[in-house]
Amino acid sequence: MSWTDERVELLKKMWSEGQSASQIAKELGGVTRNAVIGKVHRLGLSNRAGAAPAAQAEAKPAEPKPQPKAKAPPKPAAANKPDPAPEAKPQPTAVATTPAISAARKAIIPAGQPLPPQPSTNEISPEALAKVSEIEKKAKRLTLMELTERTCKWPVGDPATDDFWFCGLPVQQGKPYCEAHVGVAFQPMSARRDRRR
DNA sequence: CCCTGATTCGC
DNA sequence: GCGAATCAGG
Repeated sequence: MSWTDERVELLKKMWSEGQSASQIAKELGGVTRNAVIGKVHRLGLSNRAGAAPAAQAEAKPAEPKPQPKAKAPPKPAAANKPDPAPEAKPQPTAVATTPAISAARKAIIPAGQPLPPQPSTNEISPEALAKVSEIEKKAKRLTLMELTERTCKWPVGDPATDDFWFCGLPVQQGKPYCEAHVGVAFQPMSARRDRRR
């Protein structure tokens, strides 16, 4: 495969959308993420500017490196380019607090009793609960068959009803759950003890 | 281990 | 120009 105009265009688009190099490579096909990264650099657009970071995009603090070699892209073509936004970081969305808790309880504590060993609500930190209810909106709602080794296996809802699904978000490395669900699934013994009774 | 982008360097 | 290998980091 070679870098046709089309492919380069798609690359540019996806890259500016915050897609990872591997995702782009997958989409393009016939290339590795290395190839994509290499191309990105050759195109001189390693600095992702102009688009809001999407989902799992890496947060690049952008080091203030006083590069002695300033890239002066002679672009006579277009009259003027409204140079990329000076990078305005949107706030990382403050985690909802108390009001979300009741909703969270409903979400993870169904009616039934013989459910998987989900921790009882009163043992989970409010922060973690809020986080869970927060991300469960974005859950991929996978079925049992759709689960893979890299999808969060946190069950939601009552298995006895059709309102049951698995989180399905990307798991935290090593763990069976996504970050938020790891937060309620794995707790330091000390924390449990302190909260107990 | 899974992933991310960055860099190097033979081709 | 290309991209595998490697590096550095999460």
